[in-house]
Amino acid sequence: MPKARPAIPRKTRIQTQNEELILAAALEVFSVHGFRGSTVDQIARTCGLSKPNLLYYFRRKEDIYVALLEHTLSDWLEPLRALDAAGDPLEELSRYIRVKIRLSRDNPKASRLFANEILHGAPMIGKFLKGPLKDLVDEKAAIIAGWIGEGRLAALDPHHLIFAIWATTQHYADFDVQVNAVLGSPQGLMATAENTLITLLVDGLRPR
Amino acid sequence: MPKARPAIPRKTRIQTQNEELILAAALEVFSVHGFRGSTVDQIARTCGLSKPNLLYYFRRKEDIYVALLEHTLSDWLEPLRALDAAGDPLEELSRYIRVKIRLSRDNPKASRLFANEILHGAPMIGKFLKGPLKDLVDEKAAIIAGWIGEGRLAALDPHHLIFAIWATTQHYADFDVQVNAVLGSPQGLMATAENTLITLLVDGLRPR
DNA sequence: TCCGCTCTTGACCATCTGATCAAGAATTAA
DNA sequence: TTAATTCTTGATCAGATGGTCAAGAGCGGA
Repeated sequence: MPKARPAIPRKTRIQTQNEELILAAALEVFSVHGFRGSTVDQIARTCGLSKPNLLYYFRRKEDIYVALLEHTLSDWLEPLRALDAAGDPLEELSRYIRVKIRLSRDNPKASRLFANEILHGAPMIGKFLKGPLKDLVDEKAAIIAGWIGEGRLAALDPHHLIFAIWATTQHYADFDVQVNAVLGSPQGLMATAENTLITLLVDGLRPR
Repeated sequence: MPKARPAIPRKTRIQTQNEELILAAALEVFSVHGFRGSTVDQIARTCGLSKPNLLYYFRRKEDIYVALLEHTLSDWLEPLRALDAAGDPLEELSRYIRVKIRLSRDNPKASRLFANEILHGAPMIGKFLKGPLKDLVDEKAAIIAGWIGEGRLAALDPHHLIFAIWATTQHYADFDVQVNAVLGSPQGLMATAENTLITLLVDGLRPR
């Protein structure tokens, strides 16, 4: 009886290990220089592999980039997914803002990676934006609209409210350099930012 | 008497004309692909000049980029400069938000140009951010702090308030692709965005 | 018209960069 | 141990790209 070759070949220990190494290095490089501004050699050096060796795992530069985007996309949406129709509107949204701003603080590189991709017209994840992302946002916007209908939230366009939350929170990761330049020193930056945003947005959200 | 050669040579008609042509094309190209992602040839083709001819006016690619940034920077700050301590706080800030969002709508390319530059660490305009920009923001933050001290505005960190305004308004230019993907169709987009932001932010700003 | 200066361009160069390949080293399963 | 498979790399290539140069075309003042 011939040995059954698995249709989907199992990954070697070395394979998974090196792929992780490469993706970590790629995040480091792509988040700073963007797709076009990064070189395969740069990524290879960052993770200590030779260029041909790196290209053994990902045949094209673009493959690394796409894999990296897919690898981080779902984490990025998790907080919004958690928005619960059964919860208290202001508490749910406060929590969302808080989680979002902390995600930006703890993982600014992923934020900048997406910012770069979208700023350049989302050539790789355009379909994702129009599909899964739009679906999720529409779903959560409906929840918010429901809250507004019940008079538990100020009457605001739900989609634009979500944009406002995205914009304000990600600003601290994406435009980090500008924020630090203007503030002079980054001391206690994120705590103040968080409080200011919660106060500003949540007070703007109270029903009246 | 020898003819006095002007220390600063006057610009030829052709010179000014072509420089404008080049800067317009450069904005077109740089705002989409960023500095590294754009090629001199692309810019040259966009404005109908040959590559060497373009490089006759700007010797290096970087020179075009810097000239373009300087050319648009001051326009970009004008609305903030107009914030008037003598005016009514809520009206002044409403006006600022409105002007800012319209600027993003009417000149998204400039917005994306800056976004790109800052996202990549502001290698060219770092000094500008720490100098003139910081000075202006500090000055206007002081005005806002004054208003808060008089109890005419909610108690918010002025700097972070300004960041929130920047973030929300520029979002529509910088992440244009994502906004359109999520909304489906861009009809009446900006009007709704403007109303939502004014309502959200200004209500969050009311003193209590 | 004439002359000097500005403007324009085809040809060219050096470098960078994504990608390939063949051949050898390391690993794994039997 | 052995043989098959996976992994690694030096050498190399083709195309893209920023930038140069010399020579000619065009323009404007006298």
